[in-house]
Amino acid sequence: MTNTVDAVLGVVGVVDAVTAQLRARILSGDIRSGAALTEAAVSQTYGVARPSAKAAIEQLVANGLLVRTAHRSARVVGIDPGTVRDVYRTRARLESAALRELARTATVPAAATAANAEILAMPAGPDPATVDPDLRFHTALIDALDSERTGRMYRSVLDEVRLCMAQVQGRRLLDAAVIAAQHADILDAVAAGDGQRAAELLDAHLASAEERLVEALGAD
Amino acid sequence: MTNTVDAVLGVVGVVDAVTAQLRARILSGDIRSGAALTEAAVSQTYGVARPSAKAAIEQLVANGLLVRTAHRSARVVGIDPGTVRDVYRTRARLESAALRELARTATVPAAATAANAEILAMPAGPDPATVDPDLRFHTALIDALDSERTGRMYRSVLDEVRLCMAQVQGRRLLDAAVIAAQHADILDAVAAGDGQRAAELLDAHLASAEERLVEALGAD
DNA sequence: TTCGGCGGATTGTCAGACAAGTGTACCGAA
DNA sequence: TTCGGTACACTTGTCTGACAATCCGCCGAA
Repeated sequence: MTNTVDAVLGVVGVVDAVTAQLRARILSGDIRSGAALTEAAVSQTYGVARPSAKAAIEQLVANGLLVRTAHRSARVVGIDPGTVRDVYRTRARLESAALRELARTATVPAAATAANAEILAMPAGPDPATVDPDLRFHTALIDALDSERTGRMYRSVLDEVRLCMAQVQGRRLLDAAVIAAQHADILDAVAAGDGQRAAELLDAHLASAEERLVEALGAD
Repeated sequence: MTNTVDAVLGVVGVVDAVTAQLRARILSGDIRSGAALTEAAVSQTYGVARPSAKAAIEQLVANGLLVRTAHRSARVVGIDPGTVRDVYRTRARLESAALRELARTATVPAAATAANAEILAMPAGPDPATVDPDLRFHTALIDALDSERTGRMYRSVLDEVRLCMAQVQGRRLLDAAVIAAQHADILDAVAAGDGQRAAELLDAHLASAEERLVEALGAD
């Protein structure tokens, strides 16, 4: 766990560095789901002592990116349809709650508008590059609440969302134009102060994404 | 991190045992807020090696019960009004989302009804014993969603709620009869399928509790 | 075929050590 | 007296090395 001051200066300990490296490799799909990560292997790969490797692995386990049973190697979590559903329903709960609050004051986060503009500027059709601004759009909704704890929670499920996406390697992505349109509708509802409608649109938006992911997963 | 199988058998490692002990002592108010917890002290108190004590402390830091800056002792988090507000707003988001979902199918969790019956059976007036069934009532709402991730998140904020309550040592508690009545109203709205009303009642319920906590805190 | 035992692999826990950083108390100078 | 700098104690970060406990797969025997 790194504190704010050190984070700003970019100063991190060995374990945090290893954790960040592993996280990036897992989320990018470099380390495939189900692959075993032994403490010894991590220790050797990054040239750190085993206790440090152990600590890094434990952080990722706490983050839900790895699973481990006693005396067994840690493995990258396998994403099954049940997991996808749970992840998406959980994020939907947080995001729709956020929308209702924002609608109460008709507050449209500027960061969300900006992120959606990026999506809209892309060529129509499925494109892996839409993933990043898409996630930024949704994150902006949560960040607008300015709640440390809600933000922490959301980010933890978002890691799993990224993992889901790495799992299906960008196949069957949604059309950029469709995504942008749905986002715009949501923001319109917020601007109109209609929290109920915004929440419903969001639920539909996420439900369709969830469905695509589940069906892409079933194709394996 | 203990797996399910071991948890059922009550088999836990040293670090988990220490973590549980410390957590209990912190949440019960035995270790006052702001108190320093050095690795050496924990190690000596429970007769474990320093790495084990370190791991236990790190788990509690990840849980948000302790805070630590590099090369400084870990300390029990100080609860200020801002923290209370953030904790209560975060739990309100999760719980109201749960109520809307339950109302959609007019599902009233049996565990919630049971917990509220316990509160109702107590003598009227403030009573520290109401805290436990009260928390069980709210937890029952989340558990009814049957979502692993949402449950995990909720439990993590609930730990902080307990910490808040330990901080004010049960002063200025709400009247048991009032609490039970508000809970009953919420469940009625759910049974009627009126998610909007249930969410509003819950928000008011939690907002008043939050207010009491903040004002009790300010009295120090 | 099924059961029990054996060995390799991996983690859990410990002891001990050194480096590095933080806060504080002390002391000298203005 | 007050301010500034320095030395020290305390604590954490990390490493090395080690042993016990446990789990897995494999093999042989009934």
